[in-house]
Amino acid sequence: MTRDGEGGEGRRSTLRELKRGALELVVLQLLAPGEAYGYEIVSAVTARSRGALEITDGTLYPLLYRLEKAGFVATRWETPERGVPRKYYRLTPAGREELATLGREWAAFSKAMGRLLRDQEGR
Amino acid sequence: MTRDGEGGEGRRSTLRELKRGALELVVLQLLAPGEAYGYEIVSAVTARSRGALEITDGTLYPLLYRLEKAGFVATRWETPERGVPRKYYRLTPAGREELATLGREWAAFSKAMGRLLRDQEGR
DNA sequence: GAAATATACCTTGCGTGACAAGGTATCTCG
DNA sequence: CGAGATACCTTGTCACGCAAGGTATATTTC
Repeated sequence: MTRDGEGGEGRRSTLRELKRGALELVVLQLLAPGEAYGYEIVSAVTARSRGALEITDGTLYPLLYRLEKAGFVATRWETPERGVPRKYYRLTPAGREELATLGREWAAFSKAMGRLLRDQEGR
Repeated sequence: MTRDGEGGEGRRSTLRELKRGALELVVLQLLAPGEAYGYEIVSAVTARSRGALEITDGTLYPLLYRLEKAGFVATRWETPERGVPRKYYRLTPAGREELATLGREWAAFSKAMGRLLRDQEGR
């Protein structure tokens, strides 16, 4: 069994659902500096979010496929002389636009949430 | 047709998915000052989030039902002498705890996202 | 050189939840 | 009474994260 070996029954965070929408933005951001391959992205998501976001490859690959179909990322196979073939993903120009848009949307949303949570009294 | 009358085909925000997980937190927060009834909450969500979060009653009622089943809110029917009967929702002690927990989780998550988006280079 | 392990990609099935769209009941107004 | 507003509720559909499986290649171990 080459899988994680999580062991526990998986205490699901209550904000699990929230993280759905953030994932696309995070992946695009991770690809901003340059290309990366699937497994690399999986571990980068956990590392760069400092554990706030944890995914498996079963989550990532369908997402990458959607991003590719939407024209936000392009792919390239690399078969090195040593090692397993890897599929590298990189942002397209449309992908950079999407990243910028999502970044703005995230900023607005997070600001609105912060304000709402800070206010003591309603209306 | 007493419904919104949205008209357009509904330009769905790309962060639509993200808002899922936030909704429970928002509703609990809206109930913090005191009780409110369904339709009131629907419009309060849009107003208090300044449009960042928009829901319909078809979204809210199932959520309220889940919150009630989880023991986070309690309900009370009020049939006024004038007007349509309303079902009022209020936080239970467990609901207040949940609100505090979700608030902390949101803060951590939003902080992690901000940091990730701010960083220029990855690894 | 076979077996075991690691790396890497991909697919299927399930459960959850937002949303549109429909429905019901009550009240007000002309 | 008919029209519209208010308010609650339910059903069906779709998207998506995730667990759990699978495949293929490369490396290590005996």
